Amino acid sequence: MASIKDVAKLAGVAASTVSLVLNNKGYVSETTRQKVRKAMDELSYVPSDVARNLSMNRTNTIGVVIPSISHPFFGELVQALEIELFSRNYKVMLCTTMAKKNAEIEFIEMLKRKNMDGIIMGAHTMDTSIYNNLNRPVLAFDRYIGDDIPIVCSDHALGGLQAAQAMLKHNPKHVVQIIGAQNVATPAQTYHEVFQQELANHGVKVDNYEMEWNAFTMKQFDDAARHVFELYKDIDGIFTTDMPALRCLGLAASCGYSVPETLKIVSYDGTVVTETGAVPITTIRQQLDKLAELSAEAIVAMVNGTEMPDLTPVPTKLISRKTC
Amino acid sequence: MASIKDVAKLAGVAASTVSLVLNNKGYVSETTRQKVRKAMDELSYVPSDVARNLSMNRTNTIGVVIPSISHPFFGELVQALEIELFSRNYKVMLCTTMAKKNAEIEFIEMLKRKNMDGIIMGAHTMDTSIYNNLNRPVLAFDRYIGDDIPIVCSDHALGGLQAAQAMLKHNPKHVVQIIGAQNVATPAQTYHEVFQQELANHGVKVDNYEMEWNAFTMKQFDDAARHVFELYKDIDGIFTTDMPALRCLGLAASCGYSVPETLKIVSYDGTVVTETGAVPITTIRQQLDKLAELSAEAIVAMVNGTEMPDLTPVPTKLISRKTC
DNA sequence: TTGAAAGCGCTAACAG
DNA sequence: CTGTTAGCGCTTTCAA
Repeated sequence: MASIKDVAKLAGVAASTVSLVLNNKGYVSETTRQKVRKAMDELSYVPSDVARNLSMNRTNTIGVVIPSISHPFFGELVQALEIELFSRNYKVMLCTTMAKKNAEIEFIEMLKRKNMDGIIMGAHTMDTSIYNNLNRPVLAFDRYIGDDIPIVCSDHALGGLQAAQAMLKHNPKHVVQIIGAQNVATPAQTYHEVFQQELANHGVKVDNYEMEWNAFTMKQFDDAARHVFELYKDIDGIFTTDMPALRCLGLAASCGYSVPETLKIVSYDGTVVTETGAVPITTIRQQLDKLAELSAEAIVAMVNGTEMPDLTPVPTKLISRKTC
Repeated sequence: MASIKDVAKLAGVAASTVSLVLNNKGYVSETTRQKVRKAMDELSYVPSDVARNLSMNRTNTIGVVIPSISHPFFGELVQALEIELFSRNYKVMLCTTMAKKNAEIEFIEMLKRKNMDGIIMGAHTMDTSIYNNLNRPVLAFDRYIGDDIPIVCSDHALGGLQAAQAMLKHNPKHVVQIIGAQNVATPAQTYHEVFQQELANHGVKVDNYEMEWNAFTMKQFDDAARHVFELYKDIDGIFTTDMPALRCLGLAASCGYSVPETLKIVSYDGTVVTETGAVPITTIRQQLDKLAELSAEAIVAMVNGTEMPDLTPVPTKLISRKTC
């Protein structure tokens, strides 16, 4: 691996000059520029980012913290984020917290060790205090982490309303929401609150079934769906996120329901799994592409100290399909 | 951010000594060790990996190249890989190639710039020559990249056979396979070949429908499914990967088929999307956890020059569900 | 058992 | 316009 010195020597100039042409900085005469370029070619020189990072105290790397990348929602999110950040000249370093103990704390340390420029925090967090004396920009993705930590999220109030309206069209009597653990503070709770309120306003009975914390496995979704069907015999509507919705749909027939005739299902998130499958699901879609773009813009602005984009919640969209 | 010098100064020792206790190397008296530890605590010192990397010419980072992280197969793969590598003290740097032009070449350069220790290549590759004079260990995930590049993959011959046997139980007359573009060399082609051969041996007519290169979007799966139903009116069986299988299932009813009565579907891969949904799909499951573990072991061995694990293809598993 | 010093490959003043 | 010099924070001989 040729270094900048090798290039300098071959071109007959100083290393600093090579650095200048490398970064298109300062004034370099066309002739030396040519010489340097040629030397680079001949040595097939590739500059070392790690040396550069050390010297500049900057890595152009953003840590992205999520519970699990195999969950469709986060898969689609990270896919979009990676593209948005890549186009802004940032790399993402993934950190998956679900299957690790102390993942949060370990990751905070890693953030410092690796000298990442910033972090996008999309994992469930119980103890948010660790983010306070962290010396780097933190962007919260759909979480409340601290008072002065900016948040990117969907307009969940709208989402809840859209779901309620879709449901109300069919005059349900008793609907249940399968919701995440209530001890983690996330803007996403809003949609369930709004949904419940709106249905209550129309005299519809609503029950909430609470899943455990960090529920992201098939088994957990499956259990939730089964319990709901056991607990509430007379329901005619279910509102929950994509994966448990899918399980409810799968189990409905064997539990004596037919969708959408006697049971309406609307899901929240609208990932790709809702549109594949035998029965496509009516869903409230979060615009992950927009959310990702906004997140990328925001974190880059925070890193560079430039002006922040408008962080108004991104509208959700009702997508009517076969289940409601 | 306190540096090693700060710690050294506070502890009243030399930086090199701090380095020794940091890495549990050499002989350091218990008393100085204590002093150093204390100083670290007081300064809440976090060592810089980038300095360390520069000095050691090693980053403990593996590049993972895949077409798209939002595709369930790769989502599950990367999830498992990240965990396996993390437990071996490696970080993964994701590179998603599908939505970028020249992604492969750019990534190779990045690999060098970032000085990654090795790469796991799971993306479709047309030009494999770029990997030849790459000075770092490369592990191919389910691809043929070069003669001397080790491959981790499933036992696709077994997979094809299992699929064929599942299908043959129902005495099909005419089945179609939806397959990937044939101009990329992957071990995965084997299962379609074996499947076809096995069915042919039993006098079953098999047609192949070829998707375009790098087909990973819903629209592409949808198109494929529609075309198949248009092109072949008399089919009673479909064999393809999870996502197109899901689309076929979704479209079947409106095309006059009922699954599994008049149309059998078996999918390949067995990602989570096959078990969610209204009708769970009979599938040939690739054991992604084993594949990931093997990959992690192998790439780490390559990086360290230690003995390679046995790279025998990993058995697939037939999972019988509702579609065949 | 510890410290001094050189070096990893780059950037950033600053002087000429 | 270009070269010299001094770091960035760590590891690693080599002496002492």
